Amino acid sequence: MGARKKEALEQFNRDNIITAAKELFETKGVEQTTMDDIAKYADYSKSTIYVYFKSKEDIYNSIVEDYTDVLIGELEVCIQESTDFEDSYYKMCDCLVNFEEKYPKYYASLMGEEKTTNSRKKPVLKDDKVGKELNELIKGFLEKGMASRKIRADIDIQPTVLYVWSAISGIIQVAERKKDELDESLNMNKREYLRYSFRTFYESLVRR
Amino acid sequence: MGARKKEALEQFNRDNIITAAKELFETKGVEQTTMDDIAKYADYSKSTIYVYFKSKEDIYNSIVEDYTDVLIGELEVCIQESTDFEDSYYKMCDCLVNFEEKYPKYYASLMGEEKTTNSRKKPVLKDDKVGKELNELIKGFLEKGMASRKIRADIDIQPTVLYVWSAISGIIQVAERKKDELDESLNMNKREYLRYSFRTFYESLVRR
DNA sequence: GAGTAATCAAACTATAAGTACGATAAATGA
DNA sequence: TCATTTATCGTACTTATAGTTTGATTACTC
Repeated sequence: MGARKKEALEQFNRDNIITAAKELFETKGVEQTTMDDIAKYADYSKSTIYVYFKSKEDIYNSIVEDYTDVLIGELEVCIQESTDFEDSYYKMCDCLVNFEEKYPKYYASLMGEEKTTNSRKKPVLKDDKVGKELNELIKGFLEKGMASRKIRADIDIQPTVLYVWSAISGIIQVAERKKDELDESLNMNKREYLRYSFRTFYESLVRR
Repeated sequence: MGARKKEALEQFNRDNIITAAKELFETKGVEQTTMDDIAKYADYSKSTIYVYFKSKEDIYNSIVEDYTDVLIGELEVCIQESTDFEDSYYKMCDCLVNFEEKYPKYYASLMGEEKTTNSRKKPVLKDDKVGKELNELIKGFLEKGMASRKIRADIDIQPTVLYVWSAISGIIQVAERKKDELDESLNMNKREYLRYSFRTFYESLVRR
């Protein structure tokens, strides 16, 4: 078989396995899904699964990478869709919120939460795509705000990239976890609360 | 045996086990510590461990609760130590940073990160002490800032409690995880970066 | 000293990740 | 065509660890 076809076939198999695992992870949860489950559902023998992936964690990480690409794509749209800095800001926030709601587990992972190391093996370290591409993305976004003189003059773009990222992801994750308490004690739904938080946070970035 | 003494003895045993587990968790890591390890180190038989705790997770949660109390105590001091709002703010931030550096795992837990559910049993749900006591603490802190007219007039205290909490804990956690990249690409150490972030974040709260 | 409660040691169960290995089937290539 | 290689399969095995069971032992109480 030509190296060309062979590689395509390998990719096809990997994709199959990932697709199956994705579905199982989303319906049953990652921990509750066993390698036998994946093998059965993907219609491969367990041994073959281990030909394509080193471990369950390896499969999981591949999925996270996939979703990372999706998220980055969506965020890019938010930024390009509008020329107004403030508008882009809220669009990006909404985009992250939607993503978190759809894939809370993956969101947490690509935000850098501790890996699921159920494995007996050493963890598979993935090169931090998020840290690179996303960095550039947010940096571009902030530069736009700088150029349009929306952003405070004393803001230093480089550290602010991480600052914005970490604060917003913290806000989103906690909002999700505490949404019930939010409802009960503040009678404010999650969306309202997030709107308020994003608006307040925006004030730390812009001139007044 | 009197109920009085009996209860004290039970508490004594629980404490012993917790102390041993704490040490092991901190040196070997939580996942790497087995129940047999704990039993051996605490000098009880495994069966007895299970008399006092339902599961490994139960032990872990008890420890988290302990540390929660410690953290709350420390934060209280920060607030009472100074009458100045800004000063209190930075003291609290430092306090959280120190705590995170000492006990990253516990910090993540009491910040609400997903539980370590290695167990086959249903997770032990702990009543969210953090969510109550800490809430009150931060609320008091914000009220101080409100009273001294430091805080922006359009700030609504209730949701701001959660806002401040979640943003700051996000910032701290990401700073820890990305501290190497911080050093390399921004040549800024973690402390400097955090200082910058806390200062910037402060601007979202106060009048200018 | 009989009865009760706490503790123990050790074997056992269950579950799941990852491995080993021989069998089978399918593509390749002389 | 037939031999060789390659992918896949299935099954059984290994290992690790949480949690359970049991029956013995110790110690405390009345």
